[in-house]
Amino acid sequence: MTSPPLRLFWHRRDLRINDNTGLSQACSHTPRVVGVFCLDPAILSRDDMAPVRIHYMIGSLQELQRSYEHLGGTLLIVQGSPIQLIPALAQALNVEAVHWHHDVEVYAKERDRQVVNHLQARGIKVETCWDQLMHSPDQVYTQQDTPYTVYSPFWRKWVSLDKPAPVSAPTHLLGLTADELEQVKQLGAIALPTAKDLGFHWDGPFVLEPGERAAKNQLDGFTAQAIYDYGEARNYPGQPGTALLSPALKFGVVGIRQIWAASEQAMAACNSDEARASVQTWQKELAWREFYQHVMYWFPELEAGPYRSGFATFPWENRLDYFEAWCQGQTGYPIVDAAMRQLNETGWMHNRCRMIVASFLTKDLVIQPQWGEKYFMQHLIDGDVSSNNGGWQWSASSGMDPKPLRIFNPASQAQKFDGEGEYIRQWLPELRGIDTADLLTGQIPPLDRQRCDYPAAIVDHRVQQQHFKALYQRHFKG
DNA sequence: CTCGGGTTGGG
DNA sequence: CCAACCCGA
Repeated sequence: MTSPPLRLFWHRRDLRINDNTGLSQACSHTPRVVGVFCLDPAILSRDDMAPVRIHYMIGSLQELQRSYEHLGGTLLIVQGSPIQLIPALAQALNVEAVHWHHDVEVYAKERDRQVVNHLQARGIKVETCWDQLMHSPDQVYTQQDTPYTVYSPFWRKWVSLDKPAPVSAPTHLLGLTADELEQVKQLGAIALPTAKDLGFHWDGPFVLEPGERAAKNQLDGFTAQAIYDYGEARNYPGQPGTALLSPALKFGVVGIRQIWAASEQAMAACNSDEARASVQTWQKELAWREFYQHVMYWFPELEAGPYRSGFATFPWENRLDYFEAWCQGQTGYPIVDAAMRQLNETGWMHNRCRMIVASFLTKDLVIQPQWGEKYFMQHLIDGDVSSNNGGWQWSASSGMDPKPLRIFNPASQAQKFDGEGEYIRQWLPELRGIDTADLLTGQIPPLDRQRCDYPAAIVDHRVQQQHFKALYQRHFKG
């Protein structure tokens, strides 16, 4: 009695069964598709890992492993370099092919190139495809066949393309035999460790529970209701107006085609122009994610530093005491500090606030954006290289095309988007008794600051804004 | 080649 | 009403 041929599906940023392009392709060849996830020390030991993100990843893997088991299959966990382990597993199991999805990041592209080489050297077939984007980087070009570097024309092109439908999930799988399981244990297959086992400690809450089921529930809930008010509600950090799907998107716990289909369904159910505009605003956010992944793919130098060459030599002042105050939420600017405390306590920050604190770090504190970018990666549950880098380059005005300097005024931002001080009071409980007007402007009387043990403003926004503009003029024009 | 236009802003 | 210069058609 012989088993059907075996294929490996290597999970990376696609921790799900449903709407999984490569997994479905593998399953079209054989019912014996075995999943594998590799705990790569080169990634886990990076100094920009966030414990909360590892917890989310491990939780999602737990559910994925159970899903494989329910379908009759196997999800293997290995720990070590995938460059050695994936080919070794594939060879030992005598697989017909190894499947995985393309990625846009520098490290992933190089790692994958090496895995391909090792597999091909052993005569093992490699089948890869795109999955984490609606449209891969080679599908969205200008009329001159170049990649876009500006969002708006990108969006117009991107939205005009035919959208792929969700992919159906396997209904049953065949796992490894007892002999094969024994064999892979020799090669280093292990039981899924906890995040704590890996040295990551997180006792805080989850903005989104790990796993495919929670992500699907979140998507269903959002597209049934909040999406219709998204255009307006998304601006207020004190209100639950956003989808909270970023961790799921980071780890591919939900499929992008499924998300798009849900948004289109919501669009079809709209009964007002405002609702339709809201749904489209959310779809534009999905396109921002794709835009940033595309530019990361085509311009990998973005990951290392500013795209605008002049910014590489910008005279950042990089004061460590200012940076520390920013990290700890002790700048004396309530909206900035509230946002940083939200990040530190929950591993998530509202996007409006991400822009406020990024503007404050770069323009008011004159600290290079890379420091903030890294701090975000060290704390964000959804920390994604492309989105995070794109956001920071936008805030620092160092991205693809020159823009007017946008210097956010913390007081007007707070007044516009946290008018009742609700968000500030939630994350700065020591300031709950302060007058709302003072909370928003940040002009808290010195005696009140002392009583609340809240720091005086470390810089003066009006002064720093002038200072930055002068530095900018001198550097780029002078 | 010209020309419209540019995420969410500030004063 | 100033952003401020270049992308993209």
